[in-house]
Amino acid sequence: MSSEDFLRLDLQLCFPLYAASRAMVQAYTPLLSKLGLTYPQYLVMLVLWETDGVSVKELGEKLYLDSGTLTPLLKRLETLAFVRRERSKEDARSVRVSLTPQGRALRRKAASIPEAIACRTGLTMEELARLRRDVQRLFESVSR
Amino acid sequence: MSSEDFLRLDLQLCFPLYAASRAMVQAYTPLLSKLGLTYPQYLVMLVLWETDGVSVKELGEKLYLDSGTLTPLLKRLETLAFVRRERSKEDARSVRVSLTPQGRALRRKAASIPEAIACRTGLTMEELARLRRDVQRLFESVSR
DNA sequence: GCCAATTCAGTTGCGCGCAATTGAATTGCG
DNA sequence: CGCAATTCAATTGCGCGCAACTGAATTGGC
Repeated sequence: MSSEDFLRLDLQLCFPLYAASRAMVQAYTPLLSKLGLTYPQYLVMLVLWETDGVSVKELGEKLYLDSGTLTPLLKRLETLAFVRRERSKEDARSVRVSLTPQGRALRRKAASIPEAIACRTGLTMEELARLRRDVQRLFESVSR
Repeated sequence: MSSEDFLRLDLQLCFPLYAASRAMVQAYTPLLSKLGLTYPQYLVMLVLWETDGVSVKELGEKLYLDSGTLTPLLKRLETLAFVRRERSKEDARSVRVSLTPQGRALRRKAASIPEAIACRTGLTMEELARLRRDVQRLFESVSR
């Protein structure tokens, strides 16, 4: 097997990962569109539901996204009235993002989504947990 | 554990998948930029290196991408002189994509990439193969 | 206290992805 | 044959991702 054989599409890891990631996002899409959210917007809401009032920097660290992605996304969430954005009093470079009452209320509507998605995977909770752990390890290896 | 607990970011499968997919593409990026390619363009080249002269439809079936993504991408590959696009004689609705000599020559320059990426994952060949299979199965479950 | 270095969010530009639509070509049914 | 339904690629519009850069605010060394 020569080094060029490794160029075969069916032998690559990245391509299935890329295809699976997009397919999972597509599975979320009809559920999220009922809430008026895209998948990346949903990720931001997940963070805020856990920890309200984070800075753009902290959001970026949790989601591995930069301000070039987050700033316009957060502006859209603000237009939707799910979040507020305000310059920090202590450090005027920083912007704090916090939930509006509507943003907080959205959490209950989103509560059924994770289980619906888990079903779509056809995996048991144990298989899901193992795959998540393996993919997380891969991420950690690759992202440095 | 209530249904809202499943909204925790660290319990989701999709988010690690999404992060890992992007991190892997980022690992490819410096290697591919030497060839003048983006990752999706590289995927198209992988298909053409295996099967030259496929239609846009066939490319889409192999890569799970539609004409809205492929048409402009292929135009860019054409501008780079790696592929040619021409209406099929037999069926004028279809467009056949084929490699130019430069496109074919690029394969040798790309030959070292898969191994370099495999190293970055920190996984053995067996672990890589197993993860690829698991992710592929996930994709098949979710994408219907 | 000063000022260079750093840290923030924001902006610009570009290439995807993808839904929705268009228009041309082909197919298939009566 | 005739024409409606289908199949193609292309287009439009929008929301990411991300590299590169900007400008304002803060920090740290002296």
